[in-house]
Parts: sequence; structure tokens; C-alpha cells
Amino acid sequence: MRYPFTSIEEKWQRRWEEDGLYFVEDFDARPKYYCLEMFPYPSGKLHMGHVRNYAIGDVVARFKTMRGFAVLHPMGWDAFGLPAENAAIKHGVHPRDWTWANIAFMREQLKKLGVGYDWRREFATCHPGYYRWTQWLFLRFYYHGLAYKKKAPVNWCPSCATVLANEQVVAGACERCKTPVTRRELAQWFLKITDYARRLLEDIEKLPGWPEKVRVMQENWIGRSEGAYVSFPVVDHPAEISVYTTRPDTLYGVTYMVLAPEHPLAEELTAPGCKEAVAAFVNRARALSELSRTAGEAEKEGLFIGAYCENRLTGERLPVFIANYVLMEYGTGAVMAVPAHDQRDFEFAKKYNLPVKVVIQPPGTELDPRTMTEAYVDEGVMVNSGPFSGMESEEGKKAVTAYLQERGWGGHQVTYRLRDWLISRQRYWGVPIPILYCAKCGTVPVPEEDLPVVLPYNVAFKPTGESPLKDCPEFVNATCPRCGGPASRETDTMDTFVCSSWYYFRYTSPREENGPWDRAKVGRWLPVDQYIGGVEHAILHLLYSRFFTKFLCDNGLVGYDEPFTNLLTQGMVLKDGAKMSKSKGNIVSPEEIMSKYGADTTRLFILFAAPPERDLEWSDQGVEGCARFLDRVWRIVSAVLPEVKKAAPPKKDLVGVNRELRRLTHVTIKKVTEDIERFNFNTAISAVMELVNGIYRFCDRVPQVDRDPGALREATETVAVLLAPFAPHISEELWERLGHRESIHRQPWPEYDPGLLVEERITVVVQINGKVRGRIMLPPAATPQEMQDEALREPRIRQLLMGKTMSKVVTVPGKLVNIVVK
RNA sequence: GCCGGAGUGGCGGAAUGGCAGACGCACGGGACUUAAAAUCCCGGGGAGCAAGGCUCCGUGUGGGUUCAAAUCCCACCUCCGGCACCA
Repeated sequence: MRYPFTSIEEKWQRRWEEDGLYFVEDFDARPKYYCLEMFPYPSGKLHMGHVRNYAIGDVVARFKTMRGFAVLHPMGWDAFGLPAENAAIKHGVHPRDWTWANIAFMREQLKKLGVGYDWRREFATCHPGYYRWTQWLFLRFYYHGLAYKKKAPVNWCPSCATVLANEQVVAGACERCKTPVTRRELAQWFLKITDYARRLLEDIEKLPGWPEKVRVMQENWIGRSEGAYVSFPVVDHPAEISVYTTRPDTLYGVTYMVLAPEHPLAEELTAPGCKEAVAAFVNRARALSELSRTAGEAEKEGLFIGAYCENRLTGERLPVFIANYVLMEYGTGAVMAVPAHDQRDFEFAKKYNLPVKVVIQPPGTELDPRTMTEAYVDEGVMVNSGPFSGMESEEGKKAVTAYLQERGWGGHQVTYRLRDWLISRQRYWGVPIPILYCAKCGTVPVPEEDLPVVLPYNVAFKPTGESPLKDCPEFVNATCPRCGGPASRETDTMDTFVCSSWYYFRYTSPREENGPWDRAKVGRWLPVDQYIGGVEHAILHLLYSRFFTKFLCDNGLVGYDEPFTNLLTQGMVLKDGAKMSKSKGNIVSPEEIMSKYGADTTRLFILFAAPPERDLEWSDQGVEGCARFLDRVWRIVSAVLPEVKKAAPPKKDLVGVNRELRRLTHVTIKKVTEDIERFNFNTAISAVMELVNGIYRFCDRVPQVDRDPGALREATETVAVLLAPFAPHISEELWERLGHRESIHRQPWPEYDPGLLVEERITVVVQINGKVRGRIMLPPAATPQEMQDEALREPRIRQLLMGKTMSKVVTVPGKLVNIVVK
């Protein structure tokens, strides 16, 4: 028989809401704790990944509340984005109506899950009251020169009909729809995140509370490298080609130069006879998708453009090529090719029969260009390098760089892989970029007092590759705030990651009208003490948010330069070993599970089945087991209720089974407390299960006259309290039935009594040569000598030691005795 | 290729130098029942034997350190994730 979860859950959800149980005031005497889960995109319904995310967050929030913290635990909606617009195109629903309907539905689902949010703080990023401040922040970036428009080759997703940020391109394809990305030359808005590359990298050290995995991913993404820039004068032309290299020690081994096809000098330097071929090559390379140009096995292709430049160190003339393997976006868009010591250059040189010149000799062997099958890319001793010959690579790098610097031919340089963040999107359902274009005044920012630039409701949704706002005259046509003349509005909207880069500040003062947030409230709550979400945001959202926070800190808008002190990245929810997805048809819907088993069982299973960081394999039988456990709790509490309801506190001097029950209770409190602190929810729950099993055994074996009702009451109430963060409804109901008036979620977390943890007698293992050969019972305080003596008195041990020589005895107090014999 | 993480019963997982397999699932036995379900209690790593208690083997593989290794060190294998022509 199943306990009546439906009525219990409804009853308490209603009661909690009426009582405002989860409201938290901004200022009270308790220490603060900000617990935040990544807010969802309102796609329609919650999926199991959401359930996992919010169940984990709720355990943390409830636990910290019971431990005496003022816990800020809010929820909101990352509500702009493409799916809304795609739904509009497909089903003829307006993105706004679609989004708000989804929000209403998902809010109810979260409430049914029993998550304890302060719903007064809810907001959606698509509300003008919120995006007004997104625009305001954009203008702060703009005024500091960190928001700029430039024409550049950008990633274009033909299916989404919009441009994408670098971070949104995964293996050359759109991270949303997996369509291969193409390149387009477009004028687009960027945020200058590269200005913060150094600090974003260095400050990763300030994040010991983040998973190593995420920190490494960010480090790799930012991609710092140290080297030199070197300029090469072009022969018979005033221009110089500047390159970036991490191996200035190989400068004497350069045998040719390569420009990216998009390089500004490529066309200019092309000899008259080569014009046509070069133009054709450049066009071909430009049209190629990022995928085919960069993914693995793409054959290196290039073309001599008929120009030469000079290596100032050797005086050699070097032919200039354009080639598909050089990227315009990195370094200077040009490289010096050293085939002997760079694998890419080596492959290119072999294909086009270019000379290979060895300038680094590895220790022990001698390289011969004629017999080399691959480049030697490691360090060694410089050879054929003029005055630098004989130097070690490491020393040579410094010496060559210094030499270049003295002569003005180059110098030391640090380069990052990180590129500026492209935030323009040619889509309707996003924050309008608050910029005007005036024929007289040029680019003019919308004055702050005119914000928000409101997204018009009546537009036509066609995926044309241009923003639907372009066809909306009442939006486009505006007046220039500088000269009063006619102006047109920017019609691109912002990447939704802009909206989510600052939402965690807004929860502190969600209706603030005088600024994006109330400074004092942000000071009270930030930084986020515990952030919880999927690892898929390891780079995108988390890097952008760090960038925003640093910028805001520099401008005195917040007092911290890192937003998230501790980060927990949860694993995926799998079914049959694969991520749940529509296409695989292996989706388990939270609605179905919750109506069949209730929210408490659903939460309990998802927390019990695996530790939070690890992937979780869904198991219907596992859910069944958790339901059974809660039934078991329900039954035992109901059964002992008459016995314990009026019981006095447990007597101090209990012995035997009653004391044993108290010991188990306190051991469990200790274990559950420590496990929750370490996010080991699965073992915390198993400890509660053991306590419940212990109560059952106690009731099964100890006649009622011999039971101490106080000890039994303590055990029973402890089960309810320890379960409260995991299964908030059933524990609240049991708490009430046990005679309490105040919510269980307002109770202080129980303390264990260390004096009750000790056993009267413990089992000590006796080993001979590390193998268990016997067990002895001893008081826990037995000294090593007593342990050893007792072990040696054991008949079986004596028998096994017969005729052997004891060479050593190792004792671990409270644990074991190991006798080493020869 | 580089960087991370993981590998333990039939399954999810526990143990971070000290009794491997907690807890749960599945399975088996018992009690209750006319019976079944539910429930409650008990039992389950493998192999061997002179079998009811003992021996041996056992945490991906092979070596090492240690009185003692799932745990620490070295080499390798497999799976998962991230990055990947970044000069």
C-alpha cells in the first residue's frame, strides 16, 4: 500500500505558499547563503535534467536554512531565444505568448516538485523590466569601448539563419541544431572579452571551489601562448608581413611564408600574373565551411602569390603563399613556415616541394632533411643559426626575441586563443541592441532615459536571414537623439547569453527601477555561494558571466570580480546508457513519474541513484525502491506514533538495545550531516535507510515493555528531520503527526552527541601477514598492548602461530591487529 | 594527437592506506494468507574441499612500494567528455 502522497503534497504546497515559508528578507541577523541553480529556458516542460538540477539545489538550500543561514534561493526564466521564434514560424504562435505560456506551465511543475523558492523574486529575461537593464549594461560596455561593431568573417548557421559566437560552434557545427556552420562577411556587434583574457585566465586560480574539469576547460578555451612577433619586409614593396610564432628559436629555419586567404595583404601583394588564380583560391576558401576547413583530415592547400619577403636574420628571400591551414583569426593571420620543426609546415613543404632546413638538433641524434618523415617539434640545440648556434631552444627563444627587439624587427608577445564575443543575432526574439544609425551623426547609442527599446509585438516571422525587425517600420524609424533628424534602429538583437550573464545579480532586487540592482542588496547576497548546473555551460555561460562580473567590478557596480564561489556540475540523466532525447525515444517524463509516485519519491530516487557530478542511469525499478522506502518510513512512524507521541526525552543512562538505538540515531546524524556538506546525497540517503532499518529491527526484536519511548521518539523524529531536505512533503506531514506545530523546514538541523557514538564493545580484526584470521571483541578504548595481548590469547590465532616466529605486530586502535610472522 | 574523468558482484553504487561489495535494485529462502499480491524476517562475489567451516582467488591489465593497496607509484588497455591545422 502506498502512502497518500498526492493529498500530502498538495496540502503542504498550499500551506507553504500561504505561509510564505520560503520567503527570505534581504537583511537579517543570520549569515547569508546564496544558493543558485542555472535558470531554465522555458522550452515547454521540465525534463529530468531540470528535476535533477533543482532537486540538488533544493537539498542544499533547505539544509543551509536548517543550519541557520539566511538562504537566497530564487528562480527565473532565460526566456529569449530561438525555439520561441521557431515555434512561431512552425505553429503560428507569437514567441511572446508561447514563452509566457511555457513559463506558466513550468512554474507549476516546479511548485509540484516542492522546490522551496522565494517566488516573489521571479523574473523573465524577456520582460521589458529586465531587458531594459540588459540594454543599459550594453551601453556601459559601449561607453567603455568594449562593445563595438566590425565587419568580419563570422560563423553563420544556415538552419538557424543567424550568426553564432565562437563558443556556440562545436566541431564546426551549430551547437543547437548541428548544422555545419558556414562563413559570412558581416558587420556585427562584439563585446571585447579579449581585453579580459589575462584576468579571466589568471583568476581561475581564485576558484578552488570549481571542479578541476571546468577550470581546465576554461584555461584551454582562453588558450594563452607565449612567443614573439616578427616582421618580414616584402621585397620590392613597402609593406611588411608580421607573424606570430612560439618558436623564435627556429627563425633561421624559415623557408617560406604563408598568409591566411582573408589576409588584407594577400590581394595587394599578388603579382599581376597570379591575380586570377589567387582570387579563385580565396573565393573557394572563403565559401568553405569552418568544418571542412578545420576538421582534422582536410588536405593542406596553398598557392604561391608571386611575392617574396626577406628574412632579416639570414638575408634569405622567402616565397609568400596563401594557404587554407592558416587562420585569419589567430595571431596576425600570417605565419613563418619552418618545415623542419612544425608538422603542418612539414606536410605543406613536402606537398609543394619546398626546402626543409634543420635548425634544431635533438639530443643524441642528427636530423637529416632528406630522411625526415615528420617534423621535429621538440626542443634541442640550435644549429645553422648564425650567432645563436649552440644555444638550447629555451635560451635561444629569449636571445632571438631580445635581438629582434633591439633592432625593432619584433618582440615578445603573449597571444590568446580567445576571440571577441559576437553578440548580434539576426532574429526577433531577443533584446534589441540599443543603437541608432543617423545619416548625420553616425552610430548613436540610445540615451539611457529612453530605455527600454521595446520589442514590437506585431512582426512577421520568416526565417530569411535578416531580422524580422527590419520589416517593421514603426520599430526601425526613429529620431536621432543628437540632431533630431531621422535615424534607423539597429535591428539585430543580442545573443541570449548576454541576458544570462547578469541575472544572478537581479534576484537580489528583481523590481528595482533605478538601476539594474540595488547595490546594498547585491552587497548582502553576492557572490553566489553555491552554483549548480550542467557542465555544458562550462565555457559559454560561465565564462561570459565571469567577464561581466569583472567588468562590473571595474566600474564599481559590484564589489566582487568572481560571481560564483563554488560550482557543482551535475551529470546527465541517461536511459539505457544514452542521454534522453526525442530522437532516441528514451525520454522519461517527470510529469508521469511524479503523478505515479509523487514528488518526494522522484526527488529521492534522482538523488539516491548516483552522486550529483556523475551521470545517472534512470531505472524504473530504482524509483519503485525509493517509493517502497518512503512507504516503509510512513508505516513505521504510523506504527510507533501512539507509543512515542507523548514520550519524554530519552533517559541519559540507557543501556543495551535502547542505548544501541540512540547510538545509531546519532551516528546517522553525523553521517548525513557530513555527507550533505560534501554533496554525497546518495550515501546520506542510504544512512537514513539504515536508521529506518534499525528502527524496524528494534521494534521487531525488543518487546514494548523494554523499549525506552524517548529513544524511539528521538530515532523517529530524526528520520523525519534528516529526510526533510530530500523529501520535504512526507517529512513535513510526519512531523506534524508527531505533534509539532512549526514547520519541519524551520527546525534547526540536529546535532549529534559525541558521547553517544561510542560502542560498548567493538570488533577488532586479527590478521596474520595481512590476512584476516580472527575477530576479537574489545572495549573501544583498549590500548595497543591490550589489543595485542587479547589477540594472542585467541585460541585460533595461537594455533596458527604455532612454530612461527613473530617478527612484528602492528596495531591500529579500534580497528585491527596485524601479526607479521616468518 | 593533447587535456580531463572513469573502470569494483547480475545491475545502480559504497569504501581514498586497515574486515572489499554499505544502501538500493534484481534474485533465493522463511513467516503471514485458502491462495496470490503487499508486508515483515533472513540469505546472496567466485572457486575448491577431507563441505556447515576452512583454504585459495577476486576492485580493467602487468609490475612496484607497504605489516597492510580498490585506495599510493610506474607502464599499459578500454570507455566517456572537452579541445583539436591556434603557428
